[in-house]
Amino acid sequence: MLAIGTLSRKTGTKVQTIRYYEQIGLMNEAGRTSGGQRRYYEKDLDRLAFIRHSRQLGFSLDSIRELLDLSDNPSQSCAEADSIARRQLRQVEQRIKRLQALKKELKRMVAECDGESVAECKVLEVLRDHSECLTNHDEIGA
Amino acid sequence: MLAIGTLSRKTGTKVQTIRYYEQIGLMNEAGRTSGGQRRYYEKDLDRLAFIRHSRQLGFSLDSIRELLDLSDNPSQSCAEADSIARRQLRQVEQRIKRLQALKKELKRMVAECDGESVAECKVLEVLRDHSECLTNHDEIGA
DNA sequence: TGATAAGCTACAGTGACTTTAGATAAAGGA
DNA sequence: TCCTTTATCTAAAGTCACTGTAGCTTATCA
Repeated sequence: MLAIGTLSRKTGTKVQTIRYYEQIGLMNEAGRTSGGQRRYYEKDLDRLAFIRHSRQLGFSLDSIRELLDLSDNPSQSCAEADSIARRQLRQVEQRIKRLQALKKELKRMVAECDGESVAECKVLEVLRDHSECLTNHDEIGA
Repeated sequence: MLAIGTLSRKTGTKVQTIRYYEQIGLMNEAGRTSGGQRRYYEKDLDRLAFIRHSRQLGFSLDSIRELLDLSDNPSQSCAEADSIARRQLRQVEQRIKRLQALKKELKRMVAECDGESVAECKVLEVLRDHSECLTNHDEIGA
C-alpha cells in the first residue's frame, strides 16, 4: 500500500494534483486508512504514470481520458488511439510552426535594437506598428 | 470618438476582452456617452493595437504592462525593453525545443503502430512505459 | 416611431492545475 | 508512552487570459 506522497515522488506529480485527478474522475477513488489517508496499489501508480507521461507529451486531460478508456478495453481496435496521437502530432507541429514565426520576428526586433533611448527603440516600434511585421501571426499564445 | 465595437473590429479583439483590459488597468478608463457607452480616441486604439500585437508575440500581460510603461516614458534607456524582448525570445526558443522533442516521440509512436488491437498498440504502450522514451521532457504543456 | 444593432453590468466558466489555511494522522526516537 | 516531525486531510480561493451568458439599456437609421 502506497501513500500519496510515494506516488507523488515516483511520478513527479504534486500531491494536490493527484487529488485533483481523483476529483475529476481521472484517477479512481483511492482506499483509505482508518485515519482517512489515501492508500494506493501499484496499478494506481501505473495509471498515474500513464497520465503524467501523456501530459508531458501535451495531451489534454480529455484526450487522456479517451486513451485510458481504450487502455481499459484492450480488445478494441487500436485505430482510435492512433488517431488521437496523430491529432496531437498535428497540433504540436502547428505550434512549432507558429512559434518559429514568432522567434523570427522577436529576433529581428532585438537585432535591430541598439540600446538607445526608448524614443528610438526598435522593440517598441515593432510592437506599436503591426504593419511592419514580416509574418502574420493570428493565433495567440502558448 | 470611437465606439468599443470599432476598436474591436480594427484590432481583432473581442469587445469583452477590451473591457477586461480596462478592468485590469491595462487600458485607461474610457470616457462615456450620456447613456454610459464607452468612447475612445485614436491613442486608445494605438494602445490596444500595441497590446494585441504583443500578445500575438506571446508576451504575458505583465510583460506588456512593463513595455507600455516604458513606452509612456520615452526618455528612458531602451535596455529594459530589449531585455524583456530577449527574455521572450529565450522562452519561445525553449518552447520550440521542447515541442520538437515531443514531435519526435509522437512521430515514433504513430509510426510504430500498425492498427491492430489495443492490446498491442504501440501508442498506448509508449504512454504506459516512460522508460522507453527517447527524450526527457520534464516540463509540461503549452 | 420603431426595429435592429450595439452596448452595458455582473457573474460564472474554461483548463489544468497551485496555493493557502487550518486541522488531523502517521512514524520514529527517547 | 510521549513528543516531535513529517505527511496528509478538506475546502476554498487564486492563477492566466480570457470567453460566455443573462438580462437589460442605448444608439442609429429608415
